[in-house]
Amino acid sequence: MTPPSGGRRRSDTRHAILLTATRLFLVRGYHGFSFQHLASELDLRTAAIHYHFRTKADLGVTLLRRFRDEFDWWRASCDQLALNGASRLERFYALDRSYVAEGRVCPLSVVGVEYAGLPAAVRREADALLDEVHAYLLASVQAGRDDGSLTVPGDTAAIARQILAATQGALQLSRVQGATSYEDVLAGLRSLLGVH
Amino acid sequence: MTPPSGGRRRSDTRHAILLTATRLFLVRGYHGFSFQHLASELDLRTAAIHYHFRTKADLGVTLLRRFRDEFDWWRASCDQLALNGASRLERFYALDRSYVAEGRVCPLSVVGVEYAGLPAAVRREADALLDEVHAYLLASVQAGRDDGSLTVPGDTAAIARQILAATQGALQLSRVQGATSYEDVLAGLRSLLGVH
DNA sequence: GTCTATAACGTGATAGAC
DNA sequence: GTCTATCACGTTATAGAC
Repeated sequence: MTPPSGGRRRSDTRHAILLTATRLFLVRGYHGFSFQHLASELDLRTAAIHYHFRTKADLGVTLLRRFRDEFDWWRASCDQLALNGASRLERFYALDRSYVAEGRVCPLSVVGVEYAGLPAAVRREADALLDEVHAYLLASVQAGRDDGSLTVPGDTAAIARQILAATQGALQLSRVQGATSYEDVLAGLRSLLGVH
Repeated sequence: MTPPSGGRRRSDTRHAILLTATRLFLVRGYHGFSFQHLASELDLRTAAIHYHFRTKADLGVTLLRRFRDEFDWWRASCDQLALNGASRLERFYALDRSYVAEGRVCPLSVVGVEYAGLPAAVRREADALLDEVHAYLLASVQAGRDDGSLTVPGDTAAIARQILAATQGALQLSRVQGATSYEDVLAGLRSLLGVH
């Protein structure tokens, strides 16, 4: 689930900051956590964090870039399996579901809500992540049609958006309503896609 | 679209604060706006806002209660029309779509993302709003089955959640990807529901 | 290279003037 | 009843010690 941390990491403190920041970002949003929250959890001074990340926007950019790297790694390992379209989607749901289990929302949800208030650099990273996820779904729908595992009519890009919207919305709901609501949404989605 | 403001309003300033706060809340999230943002937009001192709303949490509660009142009013006026189930859903989409047009997300989305970081009183209001919206959708799906305007199998509550998840996710996406993505999602939803 | 002390600023809140 | 002056604190950021 987590990508290999390519060789020795830059710094343990930096890594610890990123781990905690990731969690707080997904649970409380970008504006919902501060350097002070990080510092107190990690038993550091806030200024120590500024050494590793010049500004909070820098930290935000790094967080999103990591999500993107993780997704790239996940997608690559997924491509190697040579799955059919429907299975590719199921793997995506499983990835999403891992957020549910931890009471988080997916980074794209956070960004979707806070978008207008985010630093421009953070927004740009978010856009890039969204593009990548969309591309994965698009390729999966296309593949599913070609290999016959999906029998849904209509524009491929539109269908990819439907999948993304449904899973994003489901993640949000599940946070307030509990994990079963996520599965309910998936059931509807599978039916829509004509999964065999 | 906006409910009648039942008689003379308490105070113009108070009303102006609520209008601006509503917009900022929907565009930037609860933690994404401050009394200072409000004050500078309205040419007030921040303390003036504290007169009308004792704390920020109070303001948040009032905001959500107003969303709920608005929704109640909307639902009542909707009930009077004696629409069939499918039309009731279409009206709901139209309500949602009005958010898209203004680059907002629905209050439920905001809450979904920031949930853990919100003051408890605000969370309670959010839960109540979610319950009401869910109840409306549930009744609509039930009605649609009875009157034959919807032909979707499965548990009614699960279907209501699917609708909510899809529309919530669509709102979010549309903010980053543009308004057409919202319509794409609706198309899929109608197909899933077997709208006649 | 890493972190501490400290500053500068933004934020929510109070007391009191009008 | 309404708002201004001011406060205490939290938040981000800098300069400099080790």
